[in-house]
Amino acid sequence: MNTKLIPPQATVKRLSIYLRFLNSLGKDIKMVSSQELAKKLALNPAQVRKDLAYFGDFGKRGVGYSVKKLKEQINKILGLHKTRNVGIVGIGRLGMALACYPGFEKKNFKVCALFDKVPKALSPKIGEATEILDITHLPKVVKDKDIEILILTVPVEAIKEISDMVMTSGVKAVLNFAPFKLLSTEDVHVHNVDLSTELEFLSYSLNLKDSPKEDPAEELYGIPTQLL
Amino acid sequence: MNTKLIPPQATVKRLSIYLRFLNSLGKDIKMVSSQELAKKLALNPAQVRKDLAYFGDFGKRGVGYSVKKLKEQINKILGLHKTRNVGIVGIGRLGMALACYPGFEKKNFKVCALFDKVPKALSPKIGEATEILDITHLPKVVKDKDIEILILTVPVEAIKEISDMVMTSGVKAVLNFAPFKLLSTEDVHVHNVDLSTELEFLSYSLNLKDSPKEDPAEELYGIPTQLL
DNA sequence: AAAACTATGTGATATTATTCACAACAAATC
DNA sequence: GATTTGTTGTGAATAATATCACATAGTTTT
Repeated sequence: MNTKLIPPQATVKRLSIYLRFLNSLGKDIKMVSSQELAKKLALNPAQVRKDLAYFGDFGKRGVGYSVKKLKEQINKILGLHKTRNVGIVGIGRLGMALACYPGFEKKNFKVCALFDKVPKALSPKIGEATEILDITHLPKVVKDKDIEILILTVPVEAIKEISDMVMTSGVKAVLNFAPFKLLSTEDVHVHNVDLSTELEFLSYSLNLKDSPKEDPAEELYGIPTQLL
Repeated sequence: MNTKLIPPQATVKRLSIYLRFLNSLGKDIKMVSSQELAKKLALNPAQVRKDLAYFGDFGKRGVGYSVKKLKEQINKILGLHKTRNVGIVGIGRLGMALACYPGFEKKNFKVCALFDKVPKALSPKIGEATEILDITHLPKVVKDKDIEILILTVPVEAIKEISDMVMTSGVKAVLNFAPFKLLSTEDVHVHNVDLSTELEFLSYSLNLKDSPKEDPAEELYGIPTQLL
């Protein structure tokens, strides 16, 4: 087994993609090859094999990988067999959309508290949460309900005042959707998702196609036409 | 100037982060150094300089970068000076949240059509859209309204039937939020954002921390305890 | 049971991305 | 105007990641 190296971050993210693909397969499909996985996910077959080999010899030569076994293994590697308690901070449209997202429950993420500046009762309840709690209660609730992950969907103006409370609350991980790069600390692992950044990347790609070097000014920027 | 190399994808994504940071600075801050940018964004100063140098010599030695000039340049590089027409497909909670997201307008992304299985009038209008259009009208509307980017926020069950229509509609780029890896083609550049994957990556990190490192060798191997 | 096929696991190699280290330059101070 | 301080831009070194290529092993066919 290939245990001499620690798995790259990129590998871990792909595991999640593999799992999703495996879950989408019909029940009659028992085996899958690196070839197939690679083709459906626009990856290199060797990369798929290497990714999986970081965690064990899951495949059978000449045959492929057992779908059932692979799903189990990836679930285990990603820690999806354990339930994680999740809180959501900032219940605007996006926060509410995430709170109601059925995919979380399926993956063992339990939404068990919602926080906002404006508290409010909820009926019906969302996940385990029967009300939107005042944000000042966050530190206590995180401890009481054993919340490991907080999802931040507050407006960017609020992030500064809220981030202190969040980072010192005892939570272990934060998924931040506010358009502000929140930094990880020793104790809290932060992952930032920026919706604008994603669109801006697309805009860059479009911009490349738009200007096929007609404009000499554009040349200055060394914009690569071949990138996409 | 460093125009001999094409800028890495990673560089382009960071430009967006730089821009966001620059926009958050007070009006009185005229200059900024790679040191400062790096510190606030948890990056290496050399990386910041190199990223910027791919596109031109924007800085002044001994001084730093002009905030105003840098903002202008990044806006131009990312193509944010041009307005892009955007359509959103699947107006559930997430689709609606994105449709109403004020950040898009600020970056020159104009939401000009919403599509769903269930059409509906809208008042007040959202962006440029006065109604939710029946999804069957998508190909025509994309052409008529000159939509360059489609954002997909349909449920995963619908993605297969909808993706064909989307990919052949003449749109140039797609931002897909459905938990399914949609592949780019020659004509359409697809970017996938998966909310579950983000959470699952955090789960993996928590899982590593959970397993106490009894054996010092474990630290080297980076393998979750339960797999050994 | 040998040959032909198929698919994994992985060492070697190639590619991409990051960081170091320093020359080149700008401004401030003596 | 020489010296000190600060900061960029970039070649070189390093690190991370991806791909190639093939030995190894399971399966099927003859």
